[in-house]
Amino acid sequence: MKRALATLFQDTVTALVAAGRLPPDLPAPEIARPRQGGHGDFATNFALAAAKAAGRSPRALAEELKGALGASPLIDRIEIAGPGFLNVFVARPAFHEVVRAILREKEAYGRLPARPGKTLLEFVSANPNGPLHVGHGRGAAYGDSLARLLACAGYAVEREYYVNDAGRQMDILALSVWLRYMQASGHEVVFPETGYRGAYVADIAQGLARAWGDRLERPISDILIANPDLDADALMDNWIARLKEALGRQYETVHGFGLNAMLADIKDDLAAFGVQYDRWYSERGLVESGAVDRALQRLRASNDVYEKDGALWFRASRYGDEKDRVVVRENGAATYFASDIAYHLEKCERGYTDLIDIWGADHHGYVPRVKGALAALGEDPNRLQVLLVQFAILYRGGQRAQMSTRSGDFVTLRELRAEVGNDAARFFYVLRKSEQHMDFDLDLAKSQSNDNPVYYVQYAHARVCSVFRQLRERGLTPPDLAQADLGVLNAPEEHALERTLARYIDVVDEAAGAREPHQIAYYLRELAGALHAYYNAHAFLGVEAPLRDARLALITAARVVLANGLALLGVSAPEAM
RNA sequence: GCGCCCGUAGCUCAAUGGAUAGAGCAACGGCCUUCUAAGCCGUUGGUUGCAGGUUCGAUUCCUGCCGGGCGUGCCA
Repeated sequence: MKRALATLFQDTVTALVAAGRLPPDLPAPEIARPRQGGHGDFATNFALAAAKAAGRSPRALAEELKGALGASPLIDRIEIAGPGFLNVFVARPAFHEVVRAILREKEAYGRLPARPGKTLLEFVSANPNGPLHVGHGRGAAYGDSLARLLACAGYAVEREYYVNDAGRQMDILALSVWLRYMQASGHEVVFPETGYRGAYVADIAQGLARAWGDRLERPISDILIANPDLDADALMDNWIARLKEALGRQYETVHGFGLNAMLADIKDDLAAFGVQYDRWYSERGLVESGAVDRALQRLRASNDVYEKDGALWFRASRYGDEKDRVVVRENGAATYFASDIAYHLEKCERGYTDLIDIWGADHHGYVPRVKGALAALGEDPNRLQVLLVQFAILYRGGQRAQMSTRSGDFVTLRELRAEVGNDAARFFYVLRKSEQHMDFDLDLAKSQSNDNPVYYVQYAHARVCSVFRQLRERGLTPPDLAQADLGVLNAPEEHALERTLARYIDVVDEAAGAREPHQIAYYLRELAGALHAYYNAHAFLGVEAPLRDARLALITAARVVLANGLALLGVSAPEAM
């Protein structure tokens, strides 16, 4: 509808230019939805925007444009208002056609034509060193909804989780698991402050003990050796090295046990949350395939790295970053950044034209160096779009809750799902736009989950289903909705509902383009509101057949769009509540 | 210090540079013998942090302050 109007206006302007009645190089007419009800269904500010270039007053320009517009079945009338807005009132039959299209296309309604290119969406990618917490939940809900939204809007999109299974954090997990394993078999252990202290570590350790008995035991005194010359991090590295030496090949057993346990937990958690991935991409696999070495080799060849202080540095400052960044440490180990360079290069080589990464906002300083690396490797850094998700600040009992994986003091996503349910959790998360700081009141979310707006939307869907149940209970045959004469719909609530339904396509388009699934959530609340208002104002079943059938057709269209929109958010559309 | 994000009703949040800045919750008043009251209708509530600038028009863009968050590792 919006697109058709934009085309109509553009053609008219082009014709006026060709006729010499308007100068060339005018801005394209933009079609907007007025906020105010009296301002029509659509409006354009073209006359205001083009007045200066045309050397005419906005009102005169508006008159000219209005006069030049040919007849269109879409338009009932056009008014010129305010400083020179053209307000378009859409003809009712055009709205009825939208309702018929929804009834025809059902769950496919809202899908936009395929677009060129291939998009890779990477999200969550939390280190498998602990369960997902409510912060990850926000990235999961946002990323999954965005993927569904992009797919609906015609983008070819794949979802990927980057598994950081190669780094130091995983070694710390391995050490932590081993220490809990030793404790479980009765050894005295002073558990280090810098280890992972969460209860889940002990659970993994018990599994390890069941599988391996006492075969992984080594003297604690060989591992946890105090050294006042080393700081906490260095001491941890030292203990990890001692554990690797003491366990030999068995170290991989401990490491792998922790990794697999956590990864299985994360996969299970996300799947239960309705979040699906096309691929779990292993950092270790990347390293072992030589991709990291190849990427570094290319950077060497292009003179984008240099050695200093025994380390290898990427010249990030050449590409807009604040300073150069280490890719290979003094001790010979590649940094996380080095893997990430290789990973993003691989993404390009795998043929994706658009890369979207969803990161926690605490990684924002990381964006320039990754884009810089892509530029250094000859790729267009603009192919990569990094979307930052701000922290969800947790409040519990009016107090800010600490969120630390290491201390184990955090609320897990699994706990949240159990308390408030998947639907409420997903809707709540996606109701805030991602870059907005978010206050997550756990007590409110848990104890008063009925206040969650998701039920408002779901209830609208269930109410329509209920009407049809009632229809059958009264022994009436469901009519052929496609045959209903929608021309009998005259109530203001009916027009309001039709108008809202007609917006859905544009909302999908805009939300996808802006990467903002929250627009879908807000739209659904509006649509539910229009349905509820209609429901309260009119009876659907106790009226004469032609009007009844038209009303049933309209509310069925609303139900379909509610269901389709909820599906984009990964939220269920219940038939009864 | 520097960089990024944010600041809108009592609270949580919306608003492609557009016309009278909107919802939900909270507060107050109405609506169930009739399709689910997890609903509807109405009222109250604002110097869009502050000060400038850009233009026909600024919550939106620019500059400077103020306040909050995050970052500023040879951690990830």
